Amino acid sequence: MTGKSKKEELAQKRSAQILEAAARVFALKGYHAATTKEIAAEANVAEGTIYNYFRSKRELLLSMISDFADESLQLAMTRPSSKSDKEFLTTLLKDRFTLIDQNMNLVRVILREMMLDDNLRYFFFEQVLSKLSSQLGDLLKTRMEEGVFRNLDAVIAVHAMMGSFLGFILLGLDRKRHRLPPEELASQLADFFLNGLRLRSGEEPT
Amino acid sequence: MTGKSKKEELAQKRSAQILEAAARVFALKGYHAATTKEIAAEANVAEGTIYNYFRSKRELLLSMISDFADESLQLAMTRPSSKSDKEFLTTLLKDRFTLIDQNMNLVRVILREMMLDDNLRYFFFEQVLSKLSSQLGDLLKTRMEEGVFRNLDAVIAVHAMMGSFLGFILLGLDRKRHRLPPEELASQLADFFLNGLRLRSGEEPT
Amino acid sequence: MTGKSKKEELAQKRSAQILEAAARVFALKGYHAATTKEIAAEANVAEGTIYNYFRSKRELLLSMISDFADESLQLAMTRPSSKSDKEFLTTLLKDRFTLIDQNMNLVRVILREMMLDDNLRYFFFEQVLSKLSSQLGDLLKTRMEEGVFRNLDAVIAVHAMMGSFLGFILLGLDRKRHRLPPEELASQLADFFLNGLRLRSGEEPT
Amino acid sequence: MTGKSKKEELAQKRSAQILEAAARVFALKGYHAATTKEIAAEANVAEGTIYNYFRSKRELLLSMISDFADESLQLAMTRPSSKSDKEFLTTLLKDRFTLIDQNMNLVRVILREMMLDDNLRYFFFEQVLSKLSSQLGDLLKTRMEEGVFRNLDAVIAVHAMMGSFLGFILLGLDRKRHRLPPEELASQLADFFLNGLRLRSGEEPT
DNA sequence: AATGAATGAGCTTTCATTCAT
DNA sequence: AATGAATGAAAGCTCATTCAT
Repeated sequence: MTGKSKKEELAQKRSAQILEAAARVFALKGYHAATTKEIAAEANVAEGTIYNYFRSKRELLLSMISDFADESLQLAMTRPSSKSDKEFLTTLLKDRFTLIDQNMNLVRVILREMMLDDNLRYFFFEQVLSKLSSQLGDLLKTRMEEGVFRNLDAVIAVHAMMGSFLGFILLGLDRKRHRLPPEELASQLADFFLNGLRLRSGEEPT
Repeated sequence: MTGKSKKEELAQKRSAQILEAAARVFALKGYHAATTKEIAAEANVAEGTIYNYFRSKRELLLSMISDFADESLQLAMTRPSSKSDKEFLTTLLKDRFTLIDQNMNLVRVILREMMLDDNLRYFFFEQVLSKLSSQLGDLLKTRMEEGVFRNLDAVIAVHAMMGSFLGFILLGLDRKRHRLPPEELASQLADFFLNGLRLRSGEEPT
Repeated sequence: MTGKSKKEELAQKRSAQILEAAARVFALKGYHAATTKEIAAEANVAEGTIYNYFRSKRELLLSMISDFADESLQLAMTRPSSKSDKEFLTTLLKDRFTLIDQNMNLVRVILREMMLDDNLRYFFFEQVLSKLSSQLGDLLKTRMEEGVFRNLDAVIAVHAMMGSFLGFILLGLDRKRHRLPPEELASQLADFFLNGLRLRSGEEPT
Repeated sequence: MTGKSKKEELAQKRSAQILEAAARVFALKGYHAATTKEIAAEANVAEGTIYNYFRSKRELLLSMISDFADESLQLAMTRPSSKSDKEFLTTLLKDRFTLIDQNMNLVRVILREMMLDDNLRYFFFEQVLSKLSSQLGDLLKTRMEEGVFRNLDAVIAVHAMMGSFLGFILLGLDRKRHRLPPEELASQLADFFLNGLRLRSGEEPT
């Protein structure tokens, strides 16, 4: 049923090997500055071999992004079972931050190219971020209807949260910059989004 | 008394003319893909003329960024007189969003190159964003001490707000994407940050 | 046993093919005025191919010179077995003139660039000419000690001979200019150096 | 009678000012690498001004060389009154070496360009060196006929002396390289040419 | 299937020369 | 007469891609 012939397996392996090498080089130098020569060397493969598996240098990038999108979507499927809002939000954010953390190099590249390529940006926003967006949106809608959340402009609220998320990724681009562990970050962010800055009446200042 | 000679004026004009053309081409294609030939054509100038005013293509970019940073810093000087927190935050954000809006092409370019160039990113974060960051931080610290704001992790809160800000810029990259007017956006964001998502006791749901 | 693979042989051949083409173009136009486009055309190769074998146009020149220096040094090893002074000197000069003659194009280029590039001139004087210089110096010293040669300023004498040698190369730069065969030239020069202009007492005027 | 108007004088002065600046820059960088911008700066003149006095950068060089040739020819007119051969030769060489010494920068440039430009080389050999050559040739011929000099191949002997002369110029190219004063050099060379290396019978070894 | 030598379009940059002021 | 801003041709070099082996 699976039916992967040995050849196909080998091809898969070779393809992954090249893709990983490309990711490393892209991350280090950026898409434009990376050369196929370097990628080939990093993959321990001849330059021509790349073109047996990918039509062009650009396809190398697109293939990487596509793979990442798939992984991201898979994550979206397993939406957290809604316990408390705090837990829900925390888990949602934590999972994303973890995914990002584990694919930081790739994310670097994607972010860079997203800025340039309209199609790529559209793809990323719609295919990857929209799932997060809609999950946040659903939460907001439900809770507003239940009278638990204030009646805010949902679009703005979602974008603020998404943006905050994106911003943290941007700020985390530097390897050196101190970054919090995903769980901690997610928890604090969830609290911030839910409760805002202002002290609530009847709440302890500290 | 300031004594700008005609020549100096002309040089200034030419320089600006080239810089603006470069910004347009960079915005459209990105720094790397933009060619000096295109920039020259866009500026209605010979290719060589560019090099009478800028040492290299790279300097063209750096000059653009430096100008923007100056403008941004000037903005930072005129910090809003603190009336209510809401007004303070709204004004702070509105001014930034307006500046960004008016320099969208440039911001596009800067964001792109920031991803690639460590120095550029450092420069942008430290020179441009850190002012916003410290102003937000000051507000938080003061209000927390006064017992008006909750005792949050200030770093996370500031980064969340900054990130949200950055995120909105990213989301606004597309010309087509519907974007709210800066004042509206700033006001709603300020409210969101201050009050969070949850309904406050004694508050009307709607 | 030496084990030159086919690939290595081919690379060697290509390298030589490009080098020879470059020598021809350099000789005709000079290093500066020669273009990589021309060299490529002369070598029946694409322009990019040059850069698969040499890092830069400059390296093309340096490689040529280095090869010539090697050949020249090999010649220096086989110093003539000292029979009579006349024979010694004649052979010494003849071998050099022959080497020069066979590499006239290259010598043209080297002489030209030597004038401009201090490093190159130093290299040529020290690596190539100093061997000739020291061999002449040794001869002088020995013979002066034996009382066969007059007690001249050895430095001046050597430089006069070396200079004369260089001068003949310069004078021979033109293809059209009538040039004597190396043996003849060497023999007459040796005689001139040994005996000077003046008739010796007891010598026949003719 | 001379009738130099003030304007002509000024033009002459300006022309010389540019020429001298050009000589300095050419000497330092070589003809090719020297830029008109540099020359203009060195002459305290605008770039365009150069072209009011010289048709092209090349003409700047040719004009310099022509001036030098004139000076050289003037020298040739005042041939030394023939006392002894030694004195004659010494004076001849000394005058040339002095001229060269005083125009070393220019000579550097001429030598460089001579290598590249056939016309220039022809011009230099025929117009400048041929006078020296013919004067040496005349001496040889006369003395051979008188039976004072050996019956050598005059062409070779002259070329050897000329070449030696050229060689000393080449060797003197480096500013750092130790160079003898012209009188000393001329005297020793004259002795070398006249008497050769070999001790003459009845001569003291020392 | 893997190779890597060969390709050549296209890049940034330089600089002698022109010409309106 | 003097200027120097503007020009644009042409240079060296890079690198994604092809294809014969």
